[in-house]
Amino acid sequence: MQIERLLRIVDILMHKKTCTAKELADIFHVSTKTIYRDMDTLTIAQIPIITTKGKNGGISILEDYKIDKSLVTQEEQNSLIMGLQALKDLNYVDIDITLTKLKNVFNKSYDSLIEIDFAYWDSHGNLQQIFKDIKKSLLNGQKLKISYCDISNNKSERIILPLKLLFKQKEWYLSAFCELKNDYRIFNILRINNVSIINESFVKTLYKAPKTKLPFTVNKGKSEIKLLIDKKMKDRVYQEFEKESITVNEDGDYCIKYKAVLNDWFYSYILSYGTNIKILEPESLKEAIRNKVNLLMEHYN
DNA sequence: AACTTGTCACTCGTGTCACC
DNA sequence: GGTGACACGAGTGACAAGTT
Repeated sequence: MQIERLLRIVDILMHKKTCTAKELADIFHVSTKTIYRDMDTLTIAQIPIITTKGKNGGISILEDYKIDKSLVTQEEQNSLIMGLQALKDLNYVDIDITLTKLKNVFNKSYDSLIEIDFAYWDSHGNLQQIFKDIKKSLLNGQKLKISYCDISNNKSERIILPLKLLFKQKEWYLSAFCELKNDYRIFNILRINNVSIINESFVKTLYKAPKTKLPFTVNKGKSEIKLLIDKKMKDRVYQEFEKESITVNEDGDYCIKYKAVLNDWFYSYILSYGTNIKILEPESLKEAIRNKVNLLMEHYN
């Protein structure tokens, strides 16, 4: 009888800010003295009961207590909420209600702590749409038709069964089963030029992509690059390159050593630094940029 | 004034044990 | 198995004191 009352008191205090002993006594048809004795018992049981004397006083439970000490640790609460938040960002159906409930139970607000957007900061409308379609097909288990351009610049039309989005080495990839190759493939999102959802679904559980080993293509076709970047570009340098590939020269300029695929996208990237960059290696990259600049100049002759 | 805290004496219900 | 004595915890009421 006492145990049952104690449990109900804890439950009441968790949902109500403050309750007087008189109110609790009325609920359980016992005297206030009995309620105060119950409070002693709960305190001995390490439930953080707070009593406030005087007008507007009463009995309450420590705000942070809620469920954390008995069932879920602080860290587990954070993981749970953030995991659900990530699912919400993926437009996962019905997650909103669950998320709101848990936030209330844990008495937490994570609204501004994490936001997942799969597109790039300044991505154009087409890329946004590609991500949108990929997300949709992933959730609904629908096939996709894509136009893909591989690292050797070979263009192809493929029907793929999307399985997983991957973020590796600052780039997004899509793990999928490719009907053209009749095998599992990983596609660099930036190389997907066009995408359309096919009204044909598949059972995701029947397809298990092999463990992701990204070096498979990441370094394929890449060349060693050595760049000298003006110190004025500090923000971009630290944002766009791995720390390990940056060396600061005595004059403050940055020497960058890393591997990249020499293609049109990369040439445009180099040109985006304007006169704040010098190519030290390789010679083929210097030559390619010279050609680009010459072509550009022809437009203004 | 409205509330909590602490003490004391008391009743009530329940479990245990010895006895018939 | 039924009964009575006893111990013990839960609950009560009254009161004074302290706090806001």
